[in-house]
Amino acid sequence: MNLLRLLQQRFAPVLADYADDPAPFVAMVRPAQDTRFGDFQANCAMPLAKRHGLNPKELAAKIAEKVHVQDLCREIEIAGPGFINLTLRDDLITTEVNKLLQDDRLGVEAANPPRKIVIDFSSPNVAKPMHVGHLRSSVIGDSLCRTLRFLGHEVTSDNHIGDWGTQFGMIIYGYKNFLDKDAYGRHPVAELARLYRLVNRLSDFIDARSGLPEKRRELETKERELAAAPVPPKNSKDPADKDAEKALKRLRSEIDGLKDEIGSLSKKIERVESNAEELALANAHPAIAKAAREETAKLHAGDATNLALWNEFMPACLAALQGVYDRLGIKFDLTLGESWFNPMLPGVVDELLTNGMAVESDGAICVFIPGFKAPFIIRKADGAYTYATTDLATIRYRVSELKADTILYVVDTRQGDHFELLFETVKKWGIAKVDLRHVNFGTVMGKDRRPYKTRDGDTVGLESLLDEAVIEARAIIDANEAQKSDKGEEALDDAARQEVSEIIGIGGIKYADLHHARESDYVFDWEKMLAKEGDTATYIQYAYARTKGILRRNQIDPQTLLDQGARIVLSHAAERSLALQLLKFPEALDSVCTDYRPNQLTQYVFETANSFSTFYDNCPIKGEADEALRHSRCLLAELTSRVLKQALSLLGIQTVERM
RNA sequence: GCACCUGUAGCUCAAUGGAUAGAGCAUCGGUCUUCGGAACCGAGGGUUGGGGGUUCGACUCCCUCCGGGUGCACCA
Repeated sequence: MNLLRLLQQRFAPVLADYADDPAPFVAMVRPAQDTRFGDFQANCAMPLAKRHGLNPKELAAKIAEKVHVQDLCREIEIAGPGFINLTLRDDLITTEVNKLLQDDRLGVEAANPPRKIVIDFSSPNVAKPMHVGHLRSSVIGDSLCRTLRFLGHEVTSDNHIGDWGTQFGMIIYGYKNFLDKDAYGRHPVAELARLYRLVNRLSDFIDARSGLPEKRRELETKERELAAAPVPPKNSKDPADKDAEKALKRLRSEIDGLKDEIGSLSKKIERVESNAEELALANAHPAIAKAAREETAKLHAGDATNLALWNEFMPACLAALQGVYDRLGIKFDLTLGESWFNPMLPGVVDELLTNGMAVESDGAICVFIPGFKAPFIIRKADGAYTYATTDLATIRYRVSELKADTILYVVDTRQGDHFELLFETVKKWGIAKVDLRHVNFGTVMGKDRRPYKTRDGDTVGLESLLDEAVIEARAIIDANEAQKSDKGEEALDDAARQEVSEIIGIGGIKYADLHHARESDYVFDWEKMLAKEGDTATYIQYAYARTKGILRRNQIDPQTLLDQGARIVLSHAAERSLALQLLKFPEALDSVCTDYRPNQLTQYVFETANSFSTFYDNCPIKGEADEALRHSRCLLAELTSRVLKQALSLLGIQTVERM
């Protein structure tokens, strides 16, 4: 039962008298923004009155009179310029919340008709360690996947891994030249990662060393330019002065950019120069970057040796990724990477050439989309295919083989241009009617407001991030256990504490990520993430543990109560608002899906935990003399427990009964 | 230069065109002889970057200026 939808259905026939298409006005029936306006409000009278030249308050009154909600609402009131405020009947809430106790789906109706949705997320490169940048895609994608699936859609999660890219050239080159056999025998993935980083570092070093003088000259030129530039008077209204001001500003920002670039090149040089062994390697392999690219080209051309190496590397690389996903609790239905689509690429290009969509330009094969300056390059001048080609082939596969009607790409917002071109190209191609969505998200920032990096300026490894979260969580739990040792129950043993730490630590990371609106950048802050108070996973997990504790310590089995015919009654405002909050679970899921925003669900979950805590404070069980009321409160706790657990699980966050 | 995103309380962030713009943190002040105080309740704090416009109504839509970010032909 979705209360909001029910009310909207009641308004629909009445509003149909005032508009040919009542849908947008029906949608103006919504949860009340403030409890003093009741439980729901209808805002449709004002625009409709405007349209018909009527008095909005009178129209509101007329609508209120006509709409059949007497069985649902105890009060229907006109307020302000023409708001219709609705307050639900307590007996309705009571009936519905008791139904929820018997409902495995907690009131959430299955989507009808279900859609076939492919969600493309995480998408790391194999053989390169995952880093903090993969976290958002993984966490948001997984949550959307769980939520849409729970709503009854046919969801396929697909990890479009980078398993055919240039990193393999580096690894193969490293393998052929710098392999530590013992290390490879002991831990192949770690050794491959080391080789990747080494080759990357060496070629960066060589590039930096040759490129640095040019950059320095450029900087000098710009600085001279800046020194020579006339400074216009401040706050001048003269357009010429304004232009000069702008030019100065641009020059300054170019100089800053160059300085940053030079700094990072210097760092790359320093890194290798400070290590005699690596410096020797670099000098011995001056053409390493080119050589690595050649190894990639050979692999793509089907070179037997390189292909054999690729086949040798892949299983271990995939297993390593799987290890991270196991820890994050993320499952993929498919892992179809670049290599899998590789054989389809020539066909895609041929087809687009044949149908005239693609043309040759500067040696590259491109699709030009009107309104876009940049071309969509589907084959480079050197004959290699690009990720554009792969993405096209992938869409065709998903549409024709997986029968997808919706494809979601949970990918960094910086790739927006690419997806616009991709989607336009697909539209023009006309292979199928499919809803393509770039579910974009912002960058993870450090406290310095720059992209999150380690102190040395490296990207932060994902696994070390998880480790740190778990260690911090463990410290909190140990401190807490020490404090509450006299509470009567046995203390958690070491194994239990470790398990709880894993759940709290990783839950904290996921929640912090999910509770931000996805498209804004967000600041990664350990303290806030694992804080015990406030809008955090810990607070909610704690509320959940209390729902369990209440039943455990009062030695109550909810099923037994239900079998005995106990039911929820509302005797206190806190009970009413908690019950209503629990009934709003389906609404929360709907609002997640309208724009693929998991933060709508974190908000719901926080409000629910909050509502429960208020109830917990005001409505004791232990001291309550009335047995029926005692039982009712136990059932309310039980129901809260189930809703919290389900909602958290849709966020990919686990719960514990004791913490 | 072009394009896209962004600017909300001291800080981190919310708010499908709706009422007096909300949370959390921080600050200050309350609550406990009862089920887990990792809690609850309350207060202060805002010209939603500036200025125009559309609208009965604007943080939200349009224009413009200012500030911040990102992306722009063969990386993904």
